[in-house]
Amino acid sequence: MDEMTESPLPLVGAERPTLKTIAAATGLAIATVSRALKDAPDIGEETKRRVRETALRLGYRQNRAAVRLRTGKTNVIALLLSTESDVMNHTSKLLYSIADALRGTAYHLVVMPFFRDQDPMDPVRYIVETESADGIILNQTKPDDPRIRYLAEHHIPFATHGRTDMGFEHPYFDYDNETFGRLAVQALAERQRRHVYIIAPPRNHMYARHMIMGASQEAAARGMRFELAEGVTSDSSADDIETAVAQRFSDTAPDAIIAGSTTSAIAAVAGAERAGLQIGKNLDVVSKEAIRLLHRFRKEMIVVQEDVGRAGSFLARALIAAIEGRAPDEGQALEVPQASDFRTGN
Amino acid sequence: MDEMTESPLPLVGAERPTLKTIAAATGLAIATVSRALKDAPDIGEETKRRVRETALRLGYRQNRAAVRLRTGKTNVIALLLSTESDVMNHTSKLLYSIADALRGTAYHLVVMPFFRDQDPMDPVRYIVETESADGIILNQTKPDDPRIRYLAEHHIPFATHGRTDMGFEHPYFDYDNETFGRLAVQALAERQRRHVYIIAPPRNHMYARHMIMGASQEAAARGMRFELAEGVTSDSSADDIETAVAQRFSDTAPDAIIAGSTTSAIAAVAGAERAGLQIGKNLDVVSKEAIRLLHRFRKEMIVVQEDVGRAGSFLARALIAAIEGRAPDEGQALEVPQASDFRTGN
DNA sequence: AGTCGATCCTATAACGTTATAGTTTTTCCA
DNA sequence: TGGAAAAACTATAACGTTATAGGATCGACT
Repeated sequence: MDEMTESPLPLVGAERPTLKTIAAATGLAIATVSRALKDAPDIGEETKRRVRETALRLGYRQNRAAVRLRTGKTNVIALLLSTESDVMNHTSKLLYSIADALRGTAYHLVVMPFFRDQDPMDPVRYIVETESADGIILNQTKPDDPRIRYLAEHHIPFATHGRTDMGFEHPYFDYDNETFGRLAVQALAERQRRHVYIIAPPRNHMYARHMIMGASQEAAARGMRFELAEGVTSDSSADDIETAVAQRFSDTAPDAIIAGSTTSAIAAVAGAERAGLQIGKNLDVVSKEAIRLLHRFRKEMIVVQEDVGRAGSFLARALIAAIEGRAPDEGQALEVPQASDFRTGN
Repeated sequence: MDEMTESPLPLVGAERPTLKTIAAATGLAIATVSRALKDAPDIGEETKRRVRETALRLGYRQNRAAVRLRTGKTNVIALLLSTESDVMNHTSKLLYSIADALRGTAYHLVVMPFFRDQDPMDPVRYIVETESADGIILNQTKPDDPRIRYLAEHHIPFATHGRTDMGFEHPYFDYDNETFGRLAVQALAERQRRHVYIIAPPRNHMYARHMIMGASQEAAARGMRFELAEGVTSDSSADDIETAVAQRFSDTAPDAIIAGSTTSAIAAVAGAERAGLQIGKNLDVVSKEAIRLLHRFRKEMIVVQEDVGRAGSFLARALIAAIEGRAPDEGQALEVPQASDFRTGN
């Protein structure tokens, strides 16, 4: 353990070149070098060429701290991740797609999860107060989301995964959970199911409202029974969901389940099977998922894919456009599922 | 879409206070305020109190860019994430646990995934050349890992998820895959299985070697057949794994499978079942997983849990200790599975 | 009384960059 | 040929912090 503190190999070091180094090497002023590197119009072509060549040769890299101090620009995108959300690769997919979209740009990705015991406002306030990011991506939006109000008030560019309902526009990417709910009920109706049991996300989330609204309206229109799971949401632990479903389904059971995520779907199926039901026989189950998995679990399940990767890269692009004051190609997008996307594994 | 660019709500703004502001408010010199806030021994107690009180009242927050420029300290921990690794919450668990361990410290978490088309050295070189992090956590170590050699040469503190084999010590956290392999074979032997088929990680990874070594030695000691999956690894796509297993098992099939991860296990089981095998009857399957899921998939599976959360917080603590020149409580740790951890869902 | 040593505080420079105003050189035209 | 304008470059200050060397004040010891 001792070798760990001292270094195992010799230092190769050499000082990191700065604008000063290049200025000395080319005989130009520091300011000229700076302007040449950013292709300012009042620098001669030949000079620019020489500066660029020298910079490359010396391995010059901008000192981000100095730029940040001088300009106030951080080149940081903060991703606020809710750790409460039901993940199953949702999180890593989102992360990877944002990081991928950031490749080749000047932006770095700082991840700030917030935890159960934390006020969701904490990371937001921190970023605003310390000016530690140029823009923020946040997920798990609520209809009236104090984080978003705060960001808007402080003119911090942001983009959300999920819509809000607060009377002003902002960049977002959302999955159309209302349509998901409608089409899920429709798929179940086509299989002659009459009583839908839905495990929705926590009610104070925007996407829960959409999903419940879509499903309940469609069920009503078709004269089907609609029942919201009691005591559990799609964010509950798998054990809790399994237990709740097992109990509820040992009674006069519903004949259909809608789940909003991979883990809740698996737990619900386990619960229903424990109560003696069988998918495809006296039960059908609809879920969406971020990775293809559920059909290997039970091929009779009706599953639709949610393209989280598209969400991530869209949000990254929209946010950078907002930061740089450019008009985004599109600032808002909705991923709308089609009836034909709801498939079994057969 | 137009409202999006201009701001929906009025700016509240007020300038951010600096040391200068506090100096003016207290009548002290900027340097004194700076030293008072860091509790330097040559500042009077009463003065310190006054400065702290004023700082709090004005809502002072250090400007990180200035500190970074002046001291060279970034307060950034970079997490290099391999996107090739089989995830299933492995990634998000690791991420969350690191972020959680960083709470209350001065460190931020910058995530840099690297992608298939990228040289794994790229992010490492970038960080070293731009001095953009105080320390680095990396996963997916190789026996002789050029990233680690480079970091050691440049004296950048780092900690790895997984061991290496390069002749010098460094902080790491590793899961003992050799013991996993041994115990997996043992569990299969107890169920009278005689022919083990193993879907290992890509061979150039450290943990693949360990797993294969442990399993093959134990199999040899017990006179069991040992067969390495051909053409697929645990990082292959689920479809590829399922197909490969289905083909191999339609022949004179092995009677046991060892998989290193949730997704590969699910795909392998799907393939074996397609070939007509049945878990618990003429087949047993061992896997490990980062979240409890596989027993809901097939309760007959033999599963052991890998505590990725412990890995993350250990790595964060060890790395910060290294950065700050402190001796870590422990700098290296191995999570060793026990025979009793291998359980079915019954 | 003089000096020494604490104790507490301050002035200054520097980190690397960029914005601004200004200076020199060249070009062009009447 | 004189002068103005355009082109190309430079000097300087500033962003907010910290390290360093140094200054003032006071009590204590000889």
